[in-house]
Amino acid sequence: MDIFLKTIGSLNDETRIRILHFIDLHGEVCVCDIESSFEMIQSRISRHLKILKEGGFLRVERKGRWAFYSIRSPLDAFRQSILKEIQHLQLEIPPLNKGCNNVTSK
Amino acid sequence: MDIFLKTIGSLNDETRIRILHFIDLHGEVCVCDIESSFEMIQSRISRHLKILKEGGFLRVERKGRWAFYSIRSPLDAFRQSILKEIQHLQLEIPPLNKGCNNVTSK
DNA sequence: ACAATACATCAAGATATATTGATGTATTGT
DNA sequence: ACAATACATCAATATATCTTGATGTATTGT
Repeated sequence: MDIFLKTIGSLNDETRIRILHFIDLHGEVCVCDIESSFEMIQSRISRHLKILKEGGFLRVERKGRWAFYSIRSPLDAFRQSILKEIQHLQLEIPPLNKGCNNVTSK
Repeated sequence: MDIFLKTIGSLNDETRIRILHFIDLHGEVCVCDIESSFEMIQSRISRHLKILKEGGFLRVERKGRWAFYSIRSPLDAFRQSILKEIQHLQLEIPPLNKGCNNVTSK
């Protein structure tokens, strides 16, 4: 029950839905890219990413000073069905706006 | 997005998950049966039922002075997958404790 | 008509969550 | 070593949600 509620709770915020969908669309992104793409302050993004991670949707990989977030893989069927549902919402997602000095595509 | 968030928000509460599962298991039940089965005051049950209804999970049918709640049918695939996930949680659900004078099985 | 029943809704207080600005930590470039 | 960058976390405030008790409405039995 606790895990289920944490999963649901992680989705109970419009900003998180948009961030989750953004990552779902763009693949692996770092915090500052999300920050500049959404034009939100870093602490806000960071907090939402943590909640989405604890909800079982995201994984993080630290590379130097960057933290790259991506959809957790493999993803169970339930969370997959949620991502699919979010895809169907046809949300307007900002384009990837690189906000830091990393070179994602080496 | 609003409908999605309302659906998610309706699940973001342990009491509602248990009520939803209770109805999923027992079929059509009236408010006072839920009230006495869960040993919660009526206004609390009533409020949660309203939220689950607005979340798209329940339908109500009034019969005389009773309001019978049941899983909305047909239920879309997304909400079905949520119900299935809740079934897998193996929650302990109270037995149906009839708390009013209706005769559900006529 | 009156009382009882079943349910919905409101107002108030308690609790939880979101946002912001400030601060802390680790890493990198010079 | 120092400054800058990227990110996480904390404290304070604002906002939303849950619970309770009181009240309102509709229906039924007498």
